[in-house]
Amino acid sequence: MQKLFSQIETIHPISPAAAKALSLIGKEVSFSKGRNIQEIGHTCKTLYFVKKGVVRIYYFKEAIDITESFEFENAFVARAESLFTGKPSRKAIQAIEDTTLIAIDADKMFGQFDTHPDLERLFRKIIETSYVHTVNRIESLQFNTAEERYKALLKAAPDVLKRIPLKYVASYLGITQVSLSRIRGIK
Amino acid sequence: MQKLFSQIETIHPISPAAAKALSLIGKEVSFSKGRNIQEIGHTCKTLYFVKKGVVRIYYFKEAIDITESFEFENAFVARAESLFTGKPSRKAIQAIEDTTLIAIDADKMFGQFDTHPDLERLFRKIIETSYVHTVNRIESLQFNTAEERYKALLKAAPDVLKRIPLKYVASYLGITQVSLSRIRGIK
DNA sequence: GTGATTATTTATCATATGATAAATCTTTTC
DNA sequence: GAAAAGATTTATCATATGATAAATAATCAC
Repeated sequence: MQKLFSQIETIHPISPAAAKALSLIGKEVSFSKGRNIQEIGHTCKTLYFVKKGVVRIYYFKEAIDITESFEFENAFVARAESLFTGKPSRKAIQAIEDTTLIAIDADKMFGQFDTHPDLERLFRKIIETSYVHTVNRIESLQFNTAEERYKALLKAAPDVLKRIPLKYVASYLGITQVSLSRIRGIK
Repeated sequence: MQKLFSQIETIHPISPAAAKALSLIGKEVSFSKGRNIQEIGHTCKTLYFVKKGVVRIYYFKEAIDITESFEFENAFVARAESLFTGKPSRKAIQAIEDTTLIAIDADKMFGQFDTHPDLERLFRKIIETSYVHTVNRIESLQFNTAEERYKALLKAAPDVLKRIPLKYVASYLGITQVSLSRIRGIK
């Protein structure tokens, strides 16, 4: 879990006691490429940290597979709309490469917040960062053309285009795979 | 500030001491219709609570006015991408009706978190709720047609269409005003 | 209340993206 | 390493939405 704690250090350093408590909650889990880490219909009770690999959150809209987001090494992943509401999620989390994560039981972690306020603060900062990302993403989807979104992604996260199949990138950008291919063709 | 504390009660009740601390930080402010509450280029250091009225967050993309979001009575408003990063915001907050808000100085409030962890928890829950909204909004923008988005808004928040000029609603939905008018025309 | 301003709708034409199908190219499996 | 499965590209046609302009309707200011 060294990698998790190094990452935490960059977000909000926590006391040794809080780190100890967290380390007792986190469990390392691995999933091979293509496997679902959490299934559709399951209520999200876990915060994941990506140690190695890449995952995506996806769902189906009228039988069409839509990728909501990708997360790479050192990122945290959860289906917020389920974790924070207690409702079953219509979304799944899937390993895009062979992936190793630290699974943190959310209820157990929340249970430590009274004892370790620094853990709560860390968690808050993680959520704040995710929130800022979604706000920026809305801006991109709201009024940029598909081509602008593709180029912005290419610039902001070239890794996505190297490690993620284009069919997943397309729906992430809010377009069909054929459109993405066409956009890429224009040089 | 009664209204603020009633709303807090529904999110996460706080101790009288925390409420007292918060009440010393909050200041009631009013803006007449059309006035900017915070300007573009300003770094957001304030969390607002809407006591009466409606506000929107907006920005310009190539001289076109784009509404990012609306907030009505009992909602909290802040420009997250600025408040949580410390960078100047490209967005403004504007009163759409004559509006009264409670302005909460963010740094002062953050400064109370060590003393009042319940205040931090309340704030975290506010952010979590906002985050869930943005995640759902992304889903809507990512693959729903303009017509689907309009109908969903009509169903989820009919108030928006009653109280907000359509030109603002259009950009909020990610379409032009002319398109929105066309969609509304189809019955 | 009247004129001026602003918001909304309607019309026409242009274009980006979708849908479908088929042709390549790549990866997986045995 | 050959066959099968899956991913990507290319092509064609259809359509939703954009851009622009002009007509109407609503609101505001005095």
